[in-house]
Amino acid sequence: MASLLPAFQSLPLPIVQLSLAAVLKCGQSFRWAILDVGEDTEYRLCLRDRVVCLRQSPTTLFYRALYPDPQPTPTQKALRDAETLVWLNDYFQLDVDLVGLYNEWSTRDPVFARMQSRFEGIRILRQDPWENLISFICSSNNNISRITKMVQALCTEYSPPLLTYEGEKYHPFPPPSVLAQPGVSATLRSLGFGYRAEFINRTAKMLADTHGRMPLPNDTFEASERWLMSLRNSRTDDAREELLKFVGVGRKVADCVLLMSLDKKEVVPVDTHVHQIAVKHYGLKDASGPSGKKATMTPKIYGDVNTKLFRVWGDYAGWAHSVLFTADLKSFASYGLPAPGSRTTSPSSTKIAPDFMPGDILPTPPLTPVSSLKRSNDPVHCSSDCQEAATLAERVKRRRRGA
DNA sequence: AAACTACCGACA
DNA sequence: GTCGGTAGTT
Repeated sequence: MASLLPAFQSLPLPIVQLSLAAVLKCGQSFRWAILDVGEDTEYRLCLRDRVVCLRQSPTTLFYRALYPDPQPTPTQKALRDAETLVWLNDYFQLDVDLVGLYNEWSTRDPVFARMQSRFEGIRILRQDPWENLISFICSSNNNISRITKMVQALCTEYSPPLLTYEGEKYHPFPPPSVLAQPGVSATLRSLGFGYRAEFINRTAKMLADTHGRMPLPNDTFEASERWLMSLRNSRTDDAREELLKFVGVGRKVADCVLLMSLDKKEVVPVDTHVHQIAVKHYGLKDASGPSGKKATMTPKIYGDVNTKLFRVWGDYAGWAHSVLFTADLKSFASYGLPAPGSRTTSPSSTKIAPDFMPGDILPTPPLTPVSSLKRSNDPVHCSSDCQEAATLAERVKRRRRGA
């Protein structure tokens, strides 16, 4: 790496605060290119105006940006490199002390305490809401491997390459106005999107029609994208209600967007997999029938799981959930069982023997007061509303049908 | 309100 | 047949 060092800037950052290997392929973002570079791995993400490149050592994050022609002058480059650093801090939410959170969760939760050391550096990304929304509309009934291919295909089809580097073209994520065009759903279907093609086209059109499809002056984002970002300042329930208006967005997808791009750190998205974790490790009642059939996810079950995990982990429950979720993916992989949602080709997935076995049931720890953490002035999440929030999804959808 | 079905494609 | 959901219907 030493020979490449001049091209990279370095940022001191212990791996316990951020593990790129874990975070960038655990199903949060589906757009990072992962390259093997000798002994090392490089991660690249194409933004609207630059490609961000990352590498990591145990103590340091190395970063640089590629720019489209014309290449910036040395002065301009210095300025833009500074912007990249600002972006990194924002995207990885580096002002949030992950080690402090791990300690907090360990105090509250014996299950977490027993496995935390094996899964360090797993944090929630602060993603672009528009990209996040479309990506997770793709995620229904789907796995990480295929979602990644679909998102890649969508970018290649609908946005021109920003630049070419080492023979590889880098496409940004297309804006809403582009995906709102007629005919997009047919094209996406031909690209293998299935029934999600219509969801994406209709959601893009609805968003652009309702909140503006013009590019904002002096801005790389369109008006509707800025509107989505403004939901970061809304209360969780209000933001969720807005998201549920879109086609192809149910409770789970909405919660993923709330957690991963709208700053709603307490939100725990519940799928069948998370449900299983809650049953196996947190003593949630197993609603699956005596026939052993898998229980379908109902609003009630969703709310029960949500409430339980919020009580266990507290204000950053959504963040804790991602650690357990990622850990469980790897646990399954180590058993040689199909890892739910894992890439079919994951050469770098380390075989890790979990020190807890599926089936362990631990008592729920007593509810301890939430210690004051950073960003405590955010809109407050009302934990008692978890159950009601579960049925809210139904209400919103019903209202749309009736109207 | 809860339960059922269809949907696209990959996988066992 | 299963599955990292959602929409539409009863």
